[in-house]
Amino acid sequence: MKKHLLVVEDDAHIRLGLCDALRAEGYDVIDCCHGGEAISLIRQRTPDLVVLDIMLPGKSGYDVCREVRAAKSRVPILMLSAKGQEIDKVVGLELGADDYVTKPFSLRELLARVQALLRRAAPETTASEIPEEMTFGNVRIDSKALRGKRGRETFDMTPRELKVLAALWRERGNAVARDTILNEVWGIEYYGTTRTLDQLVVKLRQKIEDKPGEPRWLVTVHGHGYRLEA
Amino acid sequence: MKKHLLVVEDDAHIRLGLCDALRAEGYDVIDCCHGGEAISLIRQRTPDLVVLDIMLPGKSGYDVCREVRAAKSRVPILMLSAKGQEIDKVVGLELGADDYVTKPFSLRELLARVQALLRRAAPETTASEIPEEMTFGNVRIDSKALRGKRGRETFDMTPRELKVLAALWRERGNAVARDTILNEVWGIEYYGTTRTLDQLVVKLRQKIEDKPGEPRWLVTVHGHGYRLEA
DNA sequence: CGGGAGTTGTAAAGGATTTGTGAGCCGCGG
DNA sequence: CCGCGGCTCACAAATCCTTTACAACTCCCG
Repeated sequence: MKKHLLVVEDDAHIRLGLCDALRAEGYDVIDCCHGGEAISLIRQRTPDLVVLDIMLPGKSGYDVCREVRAAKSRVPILMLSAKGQEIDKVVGLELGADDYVTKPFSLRELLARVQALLRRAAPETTASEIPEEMTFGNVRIDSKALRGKRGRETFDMTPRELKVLAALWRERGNAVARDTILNEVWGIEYYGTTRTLDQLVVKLRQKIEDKPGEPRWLVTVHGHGYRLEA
Repeated sequence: MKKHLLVVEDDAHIRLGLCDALRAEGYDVIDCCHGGEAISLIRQRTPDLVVLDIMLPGKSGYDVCREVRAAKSRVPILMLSAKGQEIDKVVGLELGADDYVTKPFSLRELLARVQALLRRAAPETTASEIPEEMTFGNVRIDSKALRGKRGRETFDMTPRELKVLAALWRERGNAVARDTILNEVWGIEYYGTTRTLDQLVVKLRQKIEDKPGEPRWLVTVHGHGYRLEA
Protein backbone atom coordinates (compact mmCIF):
# COMPACT_ATOMS: atom_id res chain seq x y z
CA MET A 1 0.00 0.00 0.00
CA LYS A 2 1.22 3.46 -0.86
CA LYS A 3 2.64 5.46 1.99
CA HIS A 4 1.38 8.98 2.49
CA LEU A 5 3.91 11.70 3.13
CA LEU A 6 3.63 15.36 4.04
CA VAL A 7 6.31 17.80 2.93
CA VAL A 8 6.50 21.10 4.82
CA GLU A 9 8.88 23.54 3.16
CA ASP A 10 8.48 27.19 2.26
CA ASP A 11 11.00 27.41 -0.58
CA ALA A 12 8.86 26.50 -3.59
CA HIS A 13 11.84 25.29 -5.57
CA ILE A 14 12.96 22.81 -3.01
CA ARG A 15 9.42 21.81 -2.13
CA LEU A 16 8.56 20.88 -5.68
CA GLY A 17 11.84 19.06 -6.14
CA LEU A 18 11.24 17.03 -3.03
CA CYS A 19 7.68 16.21 -3.95
CA ASP A 20 8.69 15.10 -7.41
CA ALA A 21 11.45 12.92 -6.13
CA LEU A 22 9.27 11.30 -3.52
CA ARG A 23 6.42 10.73 -5.94
CA ALA A 24 8.88 9.18 -8.34
CA GLU A 25 9.67 6.74 -5.55
CA GLY A 26 6.04 5.74 -5.41
CA TYR A 27 4.89 7.75 -2.41
CA ASP A 28 1.68 9.71 -2.14
CA VAL A 29 2.75 13.25 -1.33
CA ILE A 30 0.92 16.30 -0.10
CA ASP A 31 2.72 19.51 0.76
CA CYS A 32 2.32 22.87 2.40
CA CYS A 33 4.47 25.85 3.26
CA HIS A 34 3.23 27.04 6.66
CA GLY A 35 3.67 25.55 10.07
CA GLY A 36 0.09 26.10 11.09
CA GLU A 37 -1.21 24.45 7.97
CA ALA A 38 1.13 21.54 8.60
CA ILE A 39 -0.35 20.89 12.01
CA SER A 40 -3.88 20.74 10.77
CA LEU A 41 -2.89 18.59 7.81
CA ILE A 42 -1.17 16.13 10.09
CA ARG A 43 -4.30 15.90 12.19
CA GLN A 44 -6.68 15.57 9.29
CA ARG A 45 -4.74 13.46 6.85
CA THR A 46 -2.61 11.44 9.27
CA PRO A 47 0.38 10.99 6.97
CA ASP A 48 2.78 8.09 7.53
CA LEU A 49 5.74 10.45 7.67
CA VAL A 50 6.45 14.18 7.70
CA VAL A 51 9.38 15.90 6.05
CA LEU A 52 9.70 19.14 7.95
CA ASP A 53 11.87 22.16 7.25
CA ILE A 54 13.03 24.03 10.32
CA MET A 55 13.04 27.50 8.82
CA LEU A 56 9.43 28.35 8.14
CA PRO A 57 7.48 31.58 8.10
CA GLY A 58 5.24 31.77 11.14
CA LYS A 59 5.53 28.62 13.20
CA SER A 60 9.00 27.08 12.90
CA GLY A 61 9.67 23.42 12.38
CA TYR A 62 10.52 23.14 16.06
CA ASP A 63 7.14 24.54 17.01
CA VAL A 64 5.37 22.17 14.68
CA CYS A 65 7.30 19.25 16.03
CA ARG A 66 6.54 20.14 19.62
CA GLU A 67 2.87 20.62 19.01
CA VAL A 68 2.54 17.40 17.11
CA ARG A 69 4.16 15.45 19.89
CA ALA A 70 2.10 17.27 22.48
CA ALA A 71 -0.93 16.02 20.61
CA LYS A 72 0.35 12.49 21.19
CA SER A 73 0.97 11.84 17.53
CA ARG A 74 3.85 9.52 16.87
CA VAL A 75 4.14 10.11 13.17
CA PRO A 76 7.81 9.86 12.13
CA ILE A 77 9.30 13.30 11.51
CA LEU A 78 12.32 13.93 9.32
CA MET A 79 13.78 17.39 9.89
CA LEU A 80 15.46 19.50 7.23
CA SER A 81 17.91 22.01 8.60
CA ALA A 82 19.99 24.61 6.85
CA LYS A 83 23.70 24.16 6.54
CA GLY A 84 25.82 24.40 9.61
CA GLN A 85 23.10 23.99 12.18
CA GLU A 86 24.76 21.05 13.80
CA ILE A 87 23.61 21.98 17.27
CA ASP A 88 20.02 21.89 16.18
CA LYS A 89 20.22 18.19 15.80
CA VAL A 90 20.10 17.71 19.49
CA VAL A 91 17.29 20.18 19.91
CA GLY A 92 15.32 18.59 17.11
CA LEU A 93 15.71 15.09 18.44
CA GLU A 94 14.76 16.21 21.93
CA LEU A 95 11.65 17.78 20.57
CA GLY A 96 10.65 14.50 19.04
CA ALA A 97 12.03 14.51 15.53
CA ASP A 98 13.10 11.06 14.42
CA ASP A 99 15.90 11.94 12.09
CA TYR A 100 17.36 14.91 10.37
CA VAL A 101 19.32 15.91 7.29
CA THR A 102 21.19 19.14 6.61
CA LYS A 103 20.94 21.18 3.46
CA PRO A 104 22.48 20.85 1.05
CA PHE A 105 21.58 17.20 1.24
CA SER A 106 21.93 14.44 -1.23
CA LEU A 107 18.58 13.40 -2.54
CA ARG A 108 19.64 9.81 -2.37
CA GLU A 109 20.39 10.16 1.29
CA LEU A 110 17.06 11.75 2.00
CA LEU A 111 15.21 9.02 0.18
CA ALA A 112 17.18 6.41 2.04
CA ARG A 113 16.28 7.96 5.37
CA VAL A 114 12.64 8.30 4.50
CA GLN A 115 12.61 4.65 3.61
CA ALA A 116 14.46 3.73 6.77
CA LEU A 117 12.06 5.69 8.95
CA LEU A 118 9.06 4.10 7.34
CA ARG A 119 10.46 0.63 7.65
CA ARG A 120 11.16 0.80 11.32
CA ALA A 121 9.94 3.75 13.30
CA ALA A 122 13.33 3.63 14.93
CA PRO A 123 14.65 6.85 16.46
CA GLU A 124 18.25 6.37 15.42
CA THR A 125 19.58 7.16 11.99
CA THR A 126 21.21 4.22 10.35
CA ALA A 127 21.68 2.14 13.46
CA SER A 128 21.48 -1.35 12.08
CA GLU A 129 20.51 -3.91 14.60
CA ILE A 130 23.31 -5.46 16.56
CA PRO A 131 22.40 -8.77 18.14
CA GLU A 132 23.04 -8.90 21.86
CA GLU A 133 25.01 -12.06 21.56
CA MET A 134 26.83 -13.71 18.71
CA THR A 135 28.44 -17.12 18.80
CA PHE A 136 30.40 -19.25 16.38
CA GLY A 137 32.93 -21.95 17.06
CA ASN A 138 34.46 -21.36 20.44
CA VAL A 139 33.82 -17.64 20.23
CA ARG A 140 31.11 -15.74 22.01
CA ILE A 141 30.51 -12.02 21.68
CA ASP A 142 28.69 -9.98 24.26
CA SER A 143 27.62 -6.88 22.36
CA LYS A 144 26.47 -4.88 25.33
CA ALA A 145 29.77 -5.30 27.07
CA LEU A 146 31.79 -4.74 23.88
CA ARG A 147 33.63 -7.84 24.85
CA GLY A 148 34.09 -11.36 23.64
CA LYS A 149 35.48 -14.67 24.65
CA ARG A 150 37.45 -17.19 22.60
CA GLY A 151 37.80 -20.38 24.54
CA ARG A 152 38.67 -19.01 27.92
CA GLU A 153 40.51 -15.97 26.61
CA THR A 154 38.52 -12.78 26.83
CA PHE A 155 39.08 -9.70 24.69
CA ASP A 156 37.65 -6.22 24.26
CA MET A 157 36.11 -4.95 21.06
CA THR A 158 35.71 -1.48 19.67
CA PRO A 159 32.34 -0.23 18.45
CA ARG A 160 33.42 -0.44 14.84
CA GLU A 161 34.67 -3.96 15.14
CA LEU A 162 31.38 -4.92 16.65
CA LYS A 163 29.39 -3.34 13.84
CA VAL A 164 31.39 -5.06 11.16
CA LEU A 165 31.07 -8.37 12.88
CA ALA A 166 27.35 -7.83 13.28
CA ALA A 167 26.96 -7.06 9.60
CA LEU A 168 28.64 -10.37 8.80
CA TRP A 169 26.81 -12.24 11.51
CA ARG A 170 23.44 -11.19 10.20
CA GLU A 171 24.37 -12.83 6.90
CA ARG A 172 26.41 -15.63 8.37
CA GLY A 173 27.05 -18.34 5.83
CA ASN A 174 26.70 -15.84 3.01
CA ALA A 175 29.36 -13.69 1.45
CA VAL A 176 28.89 -9.99 2.12
CA ALA A 177 30.25 -7.48 -0.39
CA ARG A 178 32.78 -4.95 0.79
CA ASP A 179 30.58 -2.13 -0.39
CA THR A 180 27.68 -3.46 1.59
CA ILE A 181 29.74 -3.56 4.75
CA LEU A 182 31.09 -0.09 4.16
CA ASN A 183 27.60 1.24 3.63
CA GLU A 184 26.21 -0.45 6.70
CA VAL A 185 28.99 0.33 9.10
CA TRP A 186 30.45 3.59 7.90
CA GLY A 187 27.32 5.00 6.30
CA ILE A 188 26.68 6.13 2.80
CA GLU A 189 28.30 9.50 3.40
CA TYR A 190 31.71 7.99 4.04
CA TYR A 191 34.48 9.18 1.78
CA GLY A 192 37.41 7.15 3.05
CA THR A 193 39.48 4.33 1.70
CA THR A 194 38.17 0.83 1.29
CA ARG A 195 41.37 -0.42 2.86
CA THR A 196 40.13 0.70 6.23
CA LEU A 197 37.90 -2.33 6.22
CA ASP A 198 40.80 -4.70 5.55
CA GLN A 199 42.66 -3.24 8.44
CA LEU A 200 39.72 -3.72 10.72
CA VAL A 201 39.32 -7.29 9.56
CA VAL A 202 42.92 -7.95 10.52
CA LYS A 203 42.19 -6.68 14.02
CA LEU A 204 39.06 -8.75 14.22
CA ARG A 205 40.85 -11.91 13.17
CA GLN A 206 43.51 -11.36 15.77
CA LYS A 207 40.76 -11.47 18.32
CA ILE A 208 38.39 -14.13 17.14
CA GLU A 209 40.60 -16.56 15.25
CA ASP A 210 42.86 -19.17 16.78
CA LYS A 211 45.26 -18.66 13.89
CA PRO A 212 44.68 -15.15 12.54
CA GLY A 213 46.84 -15.98 9.54
CA GLU A 214 44.61 -18.90 8.52
CA PRO A 215 41.13 -17.71 9.34
CA ARG A 216 38.54 -20.37 9.96
CA TRP A 217 35.52 -18.16 10.62
CA LEU A 218 36.05 -14.77 9.08
CA VAL A 219 37.13 -15.82 5.61
CA THR A 220 37.76 -13.61 2.62
CA VAL A 221 35.89 -14.01 -0.62
CA HIS A 222 38.34 -12.70 -3.14
CA GLY A 223 36.99 -9.96 -5.37
CA HIS A 224 33.83 -9.67 -3.35
CA GLY A 225 34.07 -9.30 0.38
CA TYR A 226 34.00 -11.48 3.47
CA ARG A 227 31.99 -14.31 4.87
CA LEU A 228 31.42 -15.45 8.42
CA GLU A 229 31.12 -19.22 8.47
CA ALA A 230 27.95 -20.47 10.07
CA MET B 1 34.01 -4.96 -13.91
CA LYS B 2 35.28 -1.54 -14.88
CA LYS B 3 32.97 1.28 -14.01
CA HIS B 4 32.00 3.54 -16.83
CA LEU B 5 31.98 7.30 -16.21
CA LEU B 6 30.93 10.36 -18.17
CA VAL B 7 32.64 13.70 -17.58
CA VAL B 8 30.79 16.82 -18.75
CA GLU B 9 32.94 19.93 -18.57
CA ASP B 10 33.60 22.67 -21.09
CA ASP B 11 37.01 23.82 -19.88
CA ALA B 12 39.32 21.55 -21.86
CA HIS B 13 42.09 21.87 -19.32
CA ILE B 14 39.99 20.70 -16.43
CA ARG B 15 38.21 18.11 -18.49
CA LEU B 16 41.40 16.40 -19.57
CA GLY B 17 42.80 16.55 -16.09
CA LEU B 18 39.71 14.92 -14.72
CA CYS B 19 39.63 12.24 -17.35
CA ASP B 20 43.27 11.39 -16.82
CA ALA B 21 42.88 11.18 -13.09
CA LEU B 22 39.81 9.00 -13.32
CA ARG B 23 41.38 6.72 -15.90
CA ALA B 24 44.41 6.39 -13.70
CA GLU B 25 42.03 5.11 -11.05
CA GLY B 26 40.90 2.40 -13.41
CA TYR B 27 37.66 3.87 -14.63
CA ASP B 28 36.45 3.82 -18.18
CA VAL B 29 35.88 7.47 -19.05
CA ILE B 30 34.11 9.24 -21.87
CA ASP B 31 33.68 12.99 -21.93
CA CYS B 32 31.90 15.81 -23.67
CA CYS B 33 31.54 19.57 -23.31
CA HIS B 34 27.93 20.33 -24.14
CA GLY B 35 24.81 19.70 -22.16
CA GLY B 36 22.83 18.40 -25.09
CA GLU B 37 25.54 15.96 -25.99
CA ALA B 38 25.67 14.83 -22.39
CA ILE B 39 22.02 13.90 -22.38
CA SER B 40 22.25 11.77 -25.46
CA LEU B 41 25.45 10.14 -24.22
CA ILE B 42 23.79 9.26 -20.95
CA ARG B 43 20.94 7.66 -22.80
CA GLN B 44 23.10 5.78 -25.27
CA ARG B 45 26.02 4.73 -23.15
CA THR B 46 24.32 4.45 -19.77
CA PRO B 47 27.36 5.36 -17.66
CA ASP B 48 27.55 4.26 -14.04
CA LEU B 49 28.16 7.82 -12.90
CA VAL B 50 28.21 11.33 -14.35
CA VAL B 51 30.54 14.14 -13.32
CA LEU B 52 28.68 17.27 -14.36
CA ASP B 53 29.85 20.87 -14.41
CA ILE B 54 27.17 23.44 -13.71
CA MET B 55 28.51 26.17 -15.98
CA LEU B 56 28.18 24.89 -19.50
CA PRO B 57 27.59 26.58 -22.83
CA GLY B 58 24.03 25.95 -23.98
CA LYS B 59 22.24 23.68 -21.55
CA SER B 60 23.51 24.17 -18.01
CA GLY B 61 24.30 21.38 -15.63
CA TYR B 62 21.00 22.07 -13.91
CA ASP B 63 19.13 21.56 -17.13
CA VAL B 64 20.94 18.34 -17.86
CA CYS B 65 20.25 17.09 -14.37
CA ARG B 66 16.57 17.88 -14.57
CA GLU B 67 16.15 16.28 -17.96
CA VAL B 68 17.99 13.17 -16.96
CA ARG B 69 15.81 12.72 -13.90
CA ALA B 70 12.69 13.48 -15.88
CA ALA B 71 13.70 10.60 -18.12
CA LYS B 72 13.61 8.38 -15.01
CA SER B 73 17.32 7.70 -15.08
CA ARG B 74 18.86 7.14 -11.68
CA VAL B 75 22.47 7.40 -12.67
CA PRO B 76 24.41 9.00 -9.82
CA ILE B 77 25.35 12.59 -10.65
CA LEU B 78 28.27 14.43 -9.10
CA MET B 79 28.02 18.19 -9.65
CA LEU B 80 30.98 20.50 -10.09
CA SER B 81 30.15 24.01 -9.02
CA ALA B 82 32.25 27.15 -9.22
CA LYS B 83 33.55 28.79 -6.12
CA GLY B 84 31.14 30.62 -3.91
CA GLN B 85 27.95 29.22 -5.32
CA GLU B 86 26.69 28.12 -1.94
CA ILE B 87 23.05 28.65 -2.74
CA ASP B 88 23.31 26.82 -6.00
CA LYS B 89 24.43 23.72 -4.21
CA VAL B 90 21.06 23.38 -2.67
CA VAL B 91 19.31 23.96 -5.94
CA GLY B 92 21.51 21.48 -7.72
CA LEU B 93 20.96 18.75 -5.21
CA GLU B 94 17.30 19.42 -5.03
CA LEU B 95 17.15 18.85 -8.76
CA GLY B 96 18.45 15.39 -8.32
CA ALA B 97 22.21 15.52 -8.14
CA ASP B 98 23.65 13.14 -5.59
CA ASP B 99 26.66 15.04 -4.44
CA TYR B 100 28.75 18.05 -5.32
CA VAL B 101 32.24 19.46 -5.08
CA THR B 102 33.19 23.11 -5.44
CA LYS B 103 35.98 24.32 -7.65
CA PRO B 104 38.78 24.57 -7.05
CA PHE B 105 38.54 21.04 -5.71
CA SER B 106 41.19 18.66 -4.60
CA LEU B 107 41.48 15.78 -6.99
CA ARG B 108 41.74 13.48 -4.08
CA GLU B 109 38.42 14.59 -2.71
CA LEU B 110 36.72 14.21 -6.04
CA LEU B 111 38.04 10.69 -6.47
CA ALA B 112 36.87 9.79 -3.00
CA ARG B 113 33.40 11.09 -3.72
CA VAL B 114 33.20 9.28 -7.01
CA GLN B 115 34.12 6.08 -5.26
CA ALA B 116 31.60 6.71 -2.52
CA LEU B 117 28.78 7.41 -4.96
CA LEU B 118 29.53 4.24 -6.86
CA ARG B 119 29.58 2.32 -3.63
CA ARG B 120 26.17 3.60 -2.62
CA ALA B 121 24.69 2.73 -5.96
CA ALA B 122 26.35 -0.66 -6.09
CA PRO B 123 23.77 -2.87 -4.38
CA GLU B 124 20.94 -1.51 -6.51
CA THR B 125 22.62 -2.05 -9.84
CA THR B 126 24.22 -5.43 -9.34
CA ALA B 127 21.44 -7.23 -7.57
CA SER B 128 19.85 -8.61 -10.72
CA GLU B 129 20.43 -11.46 -13.10
CA ILE B 130 22.13 -14.07 -10.92
CA PRO B 131 19.71 -16.60 -9.44
CA GLU B 132 20.17 -17.25 -5.74
CA GLU B 133 20.40 -20.94 -6.19
CA MET B 134 21.22 -23.20 -9.10
CA THR B 135 20.99 -26.97 -9.07
CA PHE B 136 21.68 -29.74 -11.55
CA GLY B 137 22.62 -33.33 -10.95
CA ASN B 138 24.25 -33.62 -7.57
CA VAL B 139 25.48 -30.04 -7.73
CA ARG B 140 24.02 -27.13 -5.86
CA ILE B 141 25.26 -23.57 -6.15
CA ASP B 142 24.59 -20.99 -3.46
CA SER B 143 25.16 -17.66 -5.19
CA LYS B 144 24.96 -15.52 -2.09
CA ALA B 145 27.72 -17.49 -0.46
CA LEU B 146 29.74 -17.76 -3.68
CA ARG B 147 30.01 -21.39 -2.94
CA GLY B 148 28.75 -24.70 -4.22
CA LYS B 149 28.42 -28.31 -3.30
CA ARG B 150 28.92 -31.43 -5.40
CA GLY B 151 27.71 -34.41 -3.50
CA ARG B 152 29.16 -33.69 -0.11
CA GLU B 153 32.23 -31.86 -1.39
CA THR B 154 31.98 -28.10 -1.10
CA PHE B 155 33.94 -25.65 -3.22
CA ASP B 156 34.33 -21.90 -3.52
CA MET B 157 33.60 -20.00 -6.68
CA THR B 158 34.94 -16.73 -7.99
CA PRO B 159 32.55 -13.96 -9.04
CA ARG B 160 33.41 -14.54 -12.66
CA GLU B 161 32.83 -18.26 -12.56
CA LEU B 162 29.49 -17.58 -11.00
CA LYS B 163 28.50 -15.20 -13.76
CA VAL B 164 29.41 -17.61 -16.50
CA LEU B 165 27.52 -20.40 -14.84
CA ALA B 166 24.53 -18.12 -14.36
CA ALA B 167 24.55 -17.20 -18.03
CA LEU B 168 24.40 -20.89 -18.91
CA TRP B 169 21.87 -21.71 -16.22
CA ARG B 170 19.45 -19.12 -17.46
CA GLU B 171 19.44 -20.92 -20.80
CA ARG B 172 19.86 -24.37 -19.37
CA GLY B 173 19.06 -27.04 -21.91
CA ASN B 174 19.96 -24.63 -24.71
CA ALA B 175 23.32 -23.97 -26.25
CA VAL B 176 24.74 -20.53 -25.57
CA ALA B 177 27.13 -18.96 -28.06
CA ARG B 178 30.60 -18.04 -26.90
CA ASP B 179 30.07 -14.45 -27.98
CA THR B 180 26.91 -14.26 -25.95
CA ILE B 181 28.70 -15.40 -22.84
CA LEU B 182 31.61 -13.07 -23.45
CA ASN B 183 29.27 -10.13 -23.85
CA GLU B 184 27.27 -10.97 -20.77
CA VAL B 185 30.14 -11.65 -18.48
CA TRP B 186 33.01 -9.57 -19.78
CA GLY B 187 31.00 -6.73 -21.26
CA ILE B 188 30.43 -5.55 -24.76
CA GLU B 189 33.75 -3.81 -25.06
CA TYR B 190 36.14 -6.63 -24.39
CA TYR B 191 39.15 -7.10 -26.56
CA GLY B 192 40.74 -10.19 -25.11
CA THR B 193 41.08 -13.65 -26.47
CA THR B 194 38.16 -15.98 -26.64
CA ARG B 195 40.37 -18.59 -25.07
CA THR B 196 39.92 -16.98 -21.72
CA LEU B 197 36.45 -18.43 -21.63
CA ASP B 198 37.73 -21.94 -22.39
CA GLN B 199 40.12 -21.63 -19.53
CA LEU B 200 37.36 -20.60 -17.18
CA VAL B 201 35.21 -23.49 -18.35
CA VAL B 202 38.03 -25.85 -17.45
CA LYS B 203 38.05 -24.43 -13.95
CA LEU B 204 34.31 -24.70 -13.69
CA ARG B 205 34.32 -28.31 -14.81
CA GLN B 206 36.93 -29.20 -12.25
CA LYS B 207 34.52 -27.97 -9.64
CA ILE B 208 31.13 -29.14 -10.81
CA GLU B 209 31.86 -32.30 -12.79
CA ASP B 210 32.59 -35.70 -11.32
CA LYS B 211 34.90 -36.37 -14.27
CA PRO B 212 36.10 -33.01 -15.56
CA GLY B 213 37.52 -34.69 -18.63
CA GLU B 214 34.16 -36.15 -19.63
CA PRO B 215 31.72 -33.42 -18.76
CA ARG B 216 28.19 -34.51 -18.11
CA TRP B 217 26.60 -31.13 -17.35
CA LEU B 218 28.70 -28.38 -18.86
CA VAL B 219 29.07 -29.78 -22.36
CA THR B 220 30.64 -28.09 -25.35
CA VAL B 221 28.73 -27.40 -28.54
CA HIS B 222 31.41 -27.49 -31.16
CA GLY B 223 31.67 -24.35 -33.26
CA HIS B 224 29.12 -22.53 -31.14
CA GLY B 225 29.59 -22.46 -27.41
CA TYR B 226 28.46 -24.40 -24.37
CA ARG B 227 25.32 -25.90 -22.93
CA LEU B 228 24.32 -26.68 -19.40
CA GLU B 229 22.21 -29.84 -19.37
CA ALA B 230 18.89 -29.40 -17.67
C1' DC C 1 38.59 -43.57 -44.83
C1' DG C 2 42.10 -40.07 -44.45
C1' DG C 3 43.87 -35.46 -44.27
C1' DG C 4 43.60 -30.68 -43.41
C1' DA C 5 41.57 -26.75 -41.29
C1' DG C 6 39.53 -25.01 -37.63
C1' DT C 7 38.05 -25.55 -32.78
C1' DT C 8 38.57 -26.93 -28.03
C1' DG C 9 41.12 -29.07 -23.73
C1' DT C 10 44.61 -28.24 -20.60
C1' DA C 11 48.78 -27.13 -18.18
C1' DA C 12 51.96 -23.70 -17.26
C1' DA C 13 53.69 -19.07 -17.15
C1' DG C 14 52.97 -14.25 -16.70
C1' DG C 15 50.44 -10.20 -15.50
C1' DA C 16 47.07 -7.69 -13.04
C1' DT C 17 44.34 -7.00 -9.27
C1' DT C 18 43.01 -7.73 -4.64
C1' DT C 19 44.06 -8.54 0.08
C1' DG C 20 47.22 -9.09 4.35
C1' DT C 21 49.77 -6.66 7.47
C1' DG C 22 53.03 -3.74 9.98
C1' DA C 23 54.20 1.09 10.75
C1' DG C 24 52.99 5.60 11.41
C1' DC C 25 49.73 9.63 11.73
C1' DC C 26 45.95 12.11 13.74
C1' DG C 27 42.35 13.52 16.92
C1' DC C 28 40.17 12.83 21.22
C1' DG C 29 39.55 12.02 26.01
C1' DG C 30 41.75 11.02 30.34
C1' DC D 1 51.34 14.35 27.89
C1' DC D 2 49.86 9.74 27.01
C1' DG D 3 47.12 5.97 25.21
C1' DC D 4 43.66 4.37 22.25
C1' DG D 5 40.70 3.95 18.42
C1' DG D 6 40.54 4.81 13.78
C1' DC D 7 42.59 5.84 9.38
C1' DT D 8 46.10 5.86 5.69
C1' DC D 9 50.18 4.29 3.55
C1' DA D 10 53.52 1.10 1.66
C1' DC D 11 55.10 -3.14 0.72
C1' DA D 12 54.41 -8.22 0.67
C1' DA D 13 51.55 -12.05 -0.35
C1' DA D 14 47.71 -14.31 -2.29
C1' DT D 15 44.53 -14.93 -5.80
C1' DC D 16 42.48 -14.47 -10.01
C1' DC D 17 42.62 -13.50 -14.89
C1' DT D 18 44.84 -13.79 -19.25
C1' DT D 19 47.87 -15.45 -22.50
C1' DT D 20 50.61 -18.93 -24.56
C1' DA D 21 51.73 -23.30 -26.33
C1' DC D 22 50.73 -27.64 -27.71
C1' DA D 23 47.82 -31.71 -27.85
C1' DA D 24 43.43 -33.55 -28.91
C1' DC D 25 39.31 -33.31 -30.99
C1' DT D 26 35.59 -32.30 -34.55
C1' DC D 27 34.03 -31.26 -38.90
C1' DC D 28 34.18 -31.26 -43.80
C1' DC D 29 35.50 -32.79 -48.12
C1' DG D 30 37.87 -35.45 -51.38
